[in-house]
Amino acid sequence: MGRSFAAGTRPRQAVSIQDVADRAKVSIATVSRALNKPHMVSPDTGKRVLEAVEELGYRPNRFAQALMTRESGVLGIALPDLHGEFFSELIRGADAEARALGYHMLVSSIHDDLGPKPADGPVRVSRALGLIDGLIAMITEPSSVLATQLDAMGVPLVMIGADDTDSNGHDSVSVDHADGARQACEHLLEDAEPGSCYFVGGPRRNYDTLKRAGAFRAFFESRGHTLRADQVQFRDYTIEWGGAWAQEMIERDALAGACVFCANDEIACGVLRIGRDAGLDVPGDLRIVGYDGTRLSQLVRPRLSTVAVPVDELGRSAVRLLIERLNEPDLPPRKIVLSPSLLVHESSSP
Amino acid sequence: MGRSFAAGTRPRQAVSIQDVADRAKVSIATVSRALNKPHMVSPDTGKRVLEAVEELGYRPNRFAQALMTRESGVLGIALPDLHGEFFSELIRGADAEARALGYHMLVSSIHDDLGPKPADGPVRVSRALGLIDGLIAMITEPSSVLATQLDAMGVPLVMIGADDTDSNGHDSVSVDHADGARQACEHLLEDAEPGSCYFVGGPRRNYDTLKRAGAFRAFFESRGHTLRADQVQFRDYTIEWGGAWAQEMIERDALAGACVFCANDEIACGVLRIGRDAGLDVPGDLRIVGYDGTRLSQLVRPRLSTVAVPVDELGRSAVRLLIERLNEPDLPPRKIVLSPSLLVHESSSP
DNA sequence: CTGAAAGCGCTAACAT
DNA sequence: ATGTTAGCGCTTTCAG
Repeated sequence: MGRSFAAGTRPRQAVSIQDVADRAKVSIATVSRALNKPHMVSPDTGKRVLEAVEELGYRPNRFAQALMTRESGVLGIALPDLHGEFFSELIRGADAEARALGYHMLVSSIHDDLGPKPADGPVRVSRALGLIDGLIAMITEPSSVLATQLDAMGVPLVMIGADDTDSNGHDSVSVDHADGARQACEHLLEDAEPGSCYFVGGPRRNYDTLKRAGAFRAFFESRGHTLRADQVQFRDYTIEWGGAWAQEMIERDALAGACVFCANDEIACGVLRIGRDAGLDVPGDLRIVGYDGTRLSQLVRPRLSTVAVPVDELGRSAVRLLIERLNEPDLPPRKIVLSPSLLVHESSSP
Repeated sequence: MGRSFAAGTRPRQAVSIQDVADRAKVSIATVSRALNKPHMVSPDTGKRVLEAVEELGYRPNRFAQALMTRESGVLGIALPDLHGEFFSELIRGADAEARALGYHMLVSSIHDDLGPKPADGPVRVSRALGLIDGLIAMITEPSSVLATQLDAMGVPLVMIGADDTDSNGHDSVSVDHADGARQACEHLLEDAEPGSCYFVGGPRRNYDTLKRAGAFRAFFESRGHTLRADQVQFRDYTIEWGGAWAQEMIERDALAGACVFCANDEIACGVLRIGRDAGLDVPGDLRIVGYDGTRLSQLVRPRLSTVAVPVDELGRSAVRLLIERLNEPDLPPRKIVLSPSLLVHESSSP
């Protein structure tokens, strides 16, 4: 409307701040103020501007805004290839919190295929890096490469599940798996011999499995029991592994009477199934505790006792921490540790 | 480096295009070209510029770029509150495809709590609207409100799972549930009386359930069998509903000998459990087919026959469609229909 | 093939 | 309280 353009330059946006200014008979600065700092304009002009905005259907150009303010209102979240439910709960929690605080989540998966240049390494937020105000990254195993890369990205960073070493200097959120494991052990030992207790772990390098295994060992050792090598085993987070483990126990004639603490619910389901197939009564002949508190644990019968992890709260806390950091860049690094809680169901009742 | 600034104006970015230009002894225009249209600069200048970029660690400011080019490389995806696995697979597929094509995904959930103004309605991408190049939205039930709102947002839009009415004028991706249901019916009828076949549905307004129920009806009616009212029922997508349904069938003494097609795997698990608890042999006395092909279907015993839905491909296709649309705005609206496929396992073998 | 210059639409001093 | 103005960092004509 009445604006003129250099040759070849056309207006790209339907309605800009200038149009609003014209219509409200004020300067663009006033429009900006009316929208962003309403207390700085007179009630009357404020109203006129808002009306013009409404009538014209004006939407500020976010890029232009961001170019000035250096913030986009978008938070990145980089996750490894997670189990379905864990993934969705985490995102859901993060998204809910972000939305409530006026932010949006940009998701990105962390792949192992880190390219030659660190620039496009495991964390492929690279191209989006300039678009996000901060990043949440989940770490599942010790990996200096990854931690270093994240470090070097130059965005405010919150780590999920990272070790103290890796999260060094950054805010972090994690779950007290040592405590979760302890709860499970205490529960199992209410009615068992230390010698008949087992830990069936996931991947050997996985932080979570490591912590749970460590706590399992510590628990029994602190009670004066020396664990045999066969009492703590690792493989992966699958139902197959649980089944295979149970099968081998059966062949050694050791499954009956065992108390099994599994590193996740899937493994536990595997153990449960093979145990029952072998004619064992659960929990009569075989007691099982899983980990994570997934829906799966409540779908099987008998229902699985499990250590429930507040996954969505993990996402929420990370977002909260990150936003607080954005508002207060000089805060000392903080660390939130969430507590898991043992849910006792039929699979382990003494 | 040598730049001067108006009072109170400081450089906000570590290194800008001007710095690179200075270092490479060219103009900023040339730097821009060297980076975005390498074929337009001489090999020699190109190299000099790239070196300068490298040495200075220059990263173009994405906001400034976007302000000019009007594209951010970010695609929005708005999803309703989905079942964990569905959600994660969809996002994973979308993210993988987006990444491969140089884009990023911004997720946002669709809530029912649509506010007074359409601006912040169910699809809360509002604040991000200006940041995304296009939007993928999943529709699970007829809702003119939502469809209209999406329409009005003025971004390229691809719908997932929408009815033809709702997706009117937009690109869309969906799954041929009618065909999936048909496959299941054909399989069940291989060894059954039409009168002993049942459909146990999810929410009555849910698109997917509606289509599956419709195909179930059509299948039997086209074979001259008139369905009784009790052969098609609706409730929700839970294991409890499956259990309740089976329980009632038992009380009517009708579960033995039944062939049951469930609208999803969870319902099927419910039916399976109650059936087995009642001492029925599956598939001997009771045949069951689920839907979705979730991991859950393979975790139970006997394993569930199920109609597998290519969920990640749903995400991938949507992204592909959207990006093609961005590149070719005038393409006529396109519709991709993916085919589900029946997976026969123990729960239904004749 | 390269440079100068004109903005993209907005915010934030600085004046008034 | 409001307007003027100077950019934010980049892409893209338009002239060489």
